[in-house]
Amino acid sequence: MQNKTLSEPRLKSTDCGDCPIRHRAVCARCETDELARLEEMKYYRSFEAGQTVIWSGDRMDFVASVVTGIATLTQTMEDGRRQIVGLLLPSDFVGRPGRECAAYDVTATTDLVMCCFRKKPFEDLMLTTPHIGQRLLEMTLDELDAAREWMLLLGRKTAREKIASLIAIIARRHAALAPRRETDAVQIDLPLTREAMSEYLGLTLETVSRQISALKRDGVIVIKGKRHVTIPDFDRLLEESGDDSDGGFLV
Amino acid sequence: MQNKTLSEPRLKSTDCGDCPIRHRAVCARCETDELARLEEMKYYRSFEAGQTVIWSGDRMDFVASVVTGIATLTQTMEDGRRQIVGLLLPSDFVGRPGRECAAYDVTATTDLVMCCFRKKPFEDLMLTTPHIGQRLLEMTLDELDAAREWMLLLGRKTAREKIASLIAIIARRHAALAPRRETDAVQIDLPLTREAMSEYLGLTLETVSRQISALKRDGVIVIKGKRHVTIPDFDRLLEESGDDSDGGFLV
DNA sequence: CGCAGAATTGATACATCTCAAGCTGGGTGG
DNA sequence: CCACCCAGCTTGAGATGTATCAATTCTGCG
Repeated sequence: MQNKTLSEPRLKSTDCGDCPIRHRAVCARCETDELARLEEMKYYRSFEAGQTVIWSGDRMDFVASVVTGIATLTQTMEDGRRQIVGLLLPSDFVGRPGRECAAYDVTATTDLVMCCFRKKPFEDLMLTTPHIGQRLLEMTLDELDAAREWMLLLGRKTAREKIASLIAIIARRHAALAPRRETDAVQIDLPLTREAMSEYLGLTLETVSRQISALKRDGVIVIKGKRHVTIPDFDRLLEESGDDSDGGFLV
Repeated sequence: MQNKTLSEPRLKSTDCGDCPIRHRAVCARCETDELARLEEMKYYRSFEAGQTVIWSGDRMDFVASVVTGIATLTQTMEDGRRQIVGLLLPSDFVGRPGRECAAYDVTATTDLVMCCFRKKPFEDLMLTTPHIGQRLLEMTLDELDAAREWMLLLGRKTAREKIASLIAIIARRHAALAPRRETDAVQIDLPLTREAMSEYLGLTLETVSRQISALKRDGVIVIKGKRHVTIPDFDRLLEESGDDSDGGFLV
């Protein structure tokens, strides 16, 4: 579990120069003067694990970047069926310039810090400087690719393949942030409950639980506690996921 | 394969001023001078229904807009399972600036005309003029919303709801292009075979066929021939689709 | 220590898939 | 002009994967 030790603002500094996502977020390409203008319109907000950040339909007067922690985008049907349509990791962007209201529920699944920009000034800045729009386009295209990969998972993969794919994706993203020696077994903490996993994968939580047990029984993964997963053989996991074995990214 | 490109395009004119998608495509915001530069780098290609436009992994030396006709984006697993991850209608954009190779198969499902731009000049133009990038961002955000709506469909809807949703979406898009009197029953021609529908909806073609028959039996739709669909009561169809009944777009 | 939320496990139901057979309508050649 | 053909589609019967309903069993925490 992500510990909720800190009740104060969880950042050492609010200076963009010290920001952990400075080089990956929507501001990645900004020059010093652009950064200064962003700095004027920004403010931080913190949320505890489980809190709702935004309700679908809410009026949005800001857009934001995830600084630390993890959040989900969820869509809900009238009868309560829910589907997670996006996982927001540090540096991911929330909100849509030009849109009045939120289209999805945003929920913190771990403690979360967001860097928010007042919407109107942000939109104005986008008009006068190209770097933000360029970076946002790039990030949106990446998200679109991720969404399409998820469509393949939801439409065509078996429950077992879905679980293996989710673990592989979390492990890969984890590795991208904290690179490890090639030889070690990969270890991760699942940032989602079984229920959240089921909402992401289009399954029930019972099926998620059963398939995790099955992968464990078959030696594909090793579980310690509820959330800690060791992957002794990453290629084996990829085979189980149904994806191309050569872990190549999209070309 | 793509060598079968038809020699003569089926357009009356190759002048951007006469273009049917001039106001909706990636060039929508361009000024006359920008349009002139685009005109220099553009060329048309035509495809027959069923032809593959692009193979996943192909080197891409162009990006393009669909001018007339319909195409699909498809992702394929090693064992042959297929998922359509996008439907390309007139004005939709194909290709990703900055990317070398195609990520998906693109297939013409009807006769198709595309307006292609040589990639390098297009990328250069994007750097020097903001209007193309702005419009592309807007279009990409719309596609991302559509992809997320589809994730809900794939993950949570029943086969019957999936079919109803697909018909509703095609009808809505059709209505957007050719507005009709409110009182008339909506009529459309399905631009997809049963197999393509199954690949879009994450079903088998037999299930698609059975559910279409069921909706017909229940009077939700009226079928004439294989492709022609009449919708006597659009609200009824929306109920069956599981979506919010007030056909409101995303807010 | 004991409680509550989270997770596991079991038994059964059911939606969709799979395999198989037959239909339909538009095009073609005799 | 008709008979035939064949891709696309429909329908049927049975198999199967996942959902549903219902207990338990963990695990972390006050």
